[in-house]
Amino acid sequence: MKNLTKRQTEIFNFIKYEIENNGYPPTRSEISKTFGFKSPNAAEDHLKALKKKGVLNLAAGTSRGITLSNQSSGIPVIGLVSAGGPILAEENIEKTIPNNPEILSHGVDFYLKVKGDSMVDAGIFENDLIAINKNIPVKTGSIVVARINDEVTVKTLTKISDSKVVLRPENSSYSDIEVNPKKDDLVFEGTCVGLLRDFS
Amino acid sequence: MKNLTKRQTEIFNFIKYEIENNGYPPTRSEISKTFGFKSPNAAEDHLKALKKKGVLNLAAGTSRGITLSNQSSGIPVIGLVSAGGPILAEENIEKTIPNNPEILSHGVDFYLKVKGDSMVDAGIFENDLIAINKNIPVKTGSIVVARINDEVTVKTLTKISDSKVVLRPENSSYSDIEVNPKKDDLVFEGTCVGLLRDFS
DNA sequence: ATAAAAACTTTTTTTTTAAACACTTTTTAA
DNA sequence: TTAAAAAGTGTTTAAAAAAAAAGTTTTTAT
Repeated sequence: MKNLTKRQTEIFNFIKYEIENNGYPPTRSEISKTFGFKSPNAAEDHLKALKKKGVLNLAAGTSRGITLSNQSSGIPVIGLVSAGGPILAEENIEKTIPNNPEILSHGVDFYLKVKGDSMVDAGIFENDLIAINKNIPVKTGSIVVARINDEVTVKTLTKISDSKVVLRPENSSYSDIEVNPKKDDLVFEGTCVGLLRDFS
Repeated sequence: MKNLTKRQTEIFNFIKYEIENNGYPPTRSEISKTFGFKSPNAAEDHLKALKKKGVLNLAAGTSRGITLSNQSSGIPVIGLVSAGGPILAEENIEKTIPNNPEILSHGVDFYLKVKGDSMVDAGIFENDLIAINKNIPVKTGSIVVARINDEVTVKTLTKISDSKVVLRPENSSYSDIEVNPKKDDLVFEGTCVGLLRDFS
């Protein structure tokens, strides 16, 4: 997905919003009306630009024939996280799955595919997808996604202070992880707000 | 939701399919074309009937302005199952959640809200929603929803024969349930194909 | 037995919508 | 610096789509 301009992002988000809330995409004039364009051709041009950038498709000769491309319409699923860059970097995205606002009570920024068995006592198994919200402030008792010296891990946060952070695996075979944020590089990537499992 | 006729159900399912697959609802002529109607007014009449029965809404003067009503667009979530009638009876439906074809690899007919802790070792906790497919033939090793003498239970099926069915709780505190299908009333309501958990 | 509902056909009209052409101004990148 | 991209205005046209009016035939309930 190429970079959208600020205006293009606004228009794209409006289209997405309309599809999710109305159940069908807007017309050129509805877009124009919303953004105050005096001509529906402004919307037409934007749609062409958005199509060119690959974030949506236009069905020719079809009213409201706007469809969001896969990459755009869903929530990314993160598999293995490569060292270095941000967790949501393109190369970490395994696939995307459709946005489903009503399943979970909190917003979901991404799904993380669980590796290992360190959280089985919390009912989180290998290959489960855990739904992560990036913006909820982490707090003790929450299951969080943390990155310690560039390694991503899912644990229960049991203590947090300036000099000491304790992350607890929910599996008696493992011990607590103690981190000193002053010495180690600790980043909280988000809070776990849900879980999806596919019995395939 | 009033009862739809056979034809109305066909039309309704087509509309639902189109929305899920195209991203926007069909027009009157697209419906007519699909069903071989020689006139778009046949579709118009059907839409009016479906609206009257409350399964969809029509935005006046709006192309493709068909929206499915809440009850119709989602997958039912079953809470407590009242004795007697079928599991999908109206009174058992707690709410509906949007259909999300890509999350789970198998089709989902309904979600069942889990009661109790008999399946914790399989990572199925109280209040989890398990996704059930009614049509997959039950087989040993699968987690199934069974109804024994009108009581609904979720267990792993470990043995199945004409005279003996064994259902195993995934929790060492519980013992296997042995049922003789010739003596007891045993119905398999479906196979568990997925799980949703909301950390709220 | 009979009225209402269901399931269409045929036709017409108006409105909505996509989409093209011609043009201006401002940003952005090479 | 200069060409392309971005972000519009303004106008037109053809096609797509909603929606009504008027009718036929077959089911389905009462």
